Amino acid sequence: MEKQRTVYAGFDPTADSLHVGHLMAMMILRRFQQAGHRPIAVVGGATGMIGDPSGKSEERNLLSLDALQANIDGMEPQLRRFLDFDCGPNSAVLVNNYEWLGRFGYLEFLRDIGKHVPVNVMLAKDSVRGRLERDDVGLSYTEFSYMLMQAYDFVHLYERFGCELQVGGSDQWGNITAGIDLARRLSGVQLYGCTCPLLTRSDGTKMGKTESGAIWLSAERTSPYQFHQYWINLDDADVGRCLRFFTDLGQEEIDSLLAEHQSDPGRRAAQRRLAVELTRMVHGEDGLRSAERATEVFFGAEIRELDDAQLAGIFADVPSKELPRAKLDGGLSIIDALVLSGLCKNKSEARRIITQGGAYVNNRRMEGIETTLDQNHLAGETTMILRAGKKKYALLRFV
RNA sequence: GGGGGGUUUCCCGAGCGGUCAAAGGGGUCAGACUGUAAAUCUGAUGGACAUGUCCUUCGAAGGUUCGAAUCCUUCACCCCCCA
Repeated sequence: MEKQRTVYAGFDPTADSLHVGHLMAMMILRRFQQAGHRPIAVVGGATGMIGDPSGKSEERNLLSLDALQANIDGMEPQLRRFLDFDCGPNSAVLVNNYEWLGRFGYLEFLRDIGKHVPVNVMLAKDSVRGRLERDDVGLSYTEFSYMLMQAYDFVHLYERFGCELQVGGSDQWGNITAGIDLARRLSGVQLYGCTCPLLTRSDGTKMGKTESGAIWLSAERTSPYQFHQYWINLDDADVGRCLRFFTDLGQEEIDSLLAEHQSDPGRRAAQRRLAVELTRMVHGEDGLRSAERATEVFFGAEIRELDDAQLAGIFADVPSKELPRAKLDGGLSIIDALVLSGLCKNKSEARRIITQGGAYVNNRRMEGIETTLDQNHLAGETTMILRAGKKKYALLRFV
């Protein structure tokens, strides 16, 4: 593409933060921008009110206008980290489709848009067929109409910005082609679509999903440390693809990283670099630093010589419990400490953990269920760091 | 309407009067080995105090018995077959 083009991707505001599943679309827009083209990020203030049935097995709950706006407000700064909104002619553009869809009257929409879309085409879309074939869930007229709105978005963006290309995950194929068809019927122009496969991990699970939920881009939902850890722990088989898709590193650099990883997998140079690049991109230098500092402590030796303030920063994610200082005076049994901290749900479990060698105070293994804790076990002025197993931490603060 | 089968600890699933807190598998948790991985191996897996006892648990409620997850009665739910 020698001349500057305009390309768009849509983001539905279903939550107040984007997550790892949105990285692909954002990176594609970013690449286009780096190549001199103009990206448009559309947040679906209107479509989000309806709910996209694509890839969804069940009818969605409707969100209130206020909730949608709050979600959009949360997503916007995240998009800004990936796209440059102030760089001259190819500055990124952020628009909300409520601007144009919200104004439509029902009759007007039916006459101007609906008239040009054959129902048999709509029915043939995978997103619709999949839902109709199931007999345990239905598909409301509302969700059925979703694709018309997204189709019109494309037409609108073409008219207003000259946008000719829409990108998205492969689940968006039906919606994108609906837009292309609509543009052709309405004004005879040829628009284009491009989808990328939904990234799955080698174990078949969706990228960015863990047992405990999605990996979010907002620090409130997923701390920089947890975000960083997600990439550190990524399977070897997935790390190459992620480096290519999600970082700005060049092909040569990625190849050499992978070669390095190949020759010494134990160092996980590739995962570490991926974690660094992505954490910096999403959380900035400060976020990256705090994640790395926490990593050092979490996977380091015995914790000592740190003050409460440092500990509070490093263990920001870790649940903590305040206890009266007096508890320590007579000595606090390690069993009680584990239960009080919430690491163990009862004393039997605490005994088990200790007996099996999984109980740590300040990263130092505690042997024997008779152990009692006192002032000497504090890591800071008032803080004691308990750990059950490899990675499960809790703080006790004696005030 | 008639007949039969089922409901067990997080899940699946054995147990069919005492030796049952209940086999086995899965999951989960811990440990070892590792690369904060995978695979593998070991151990743990109702609770309370304590290393042995007590308390709660086998759909629900009653009953028989020295003693029941196991037998009987009623109820609830599920499945199958014949009408």
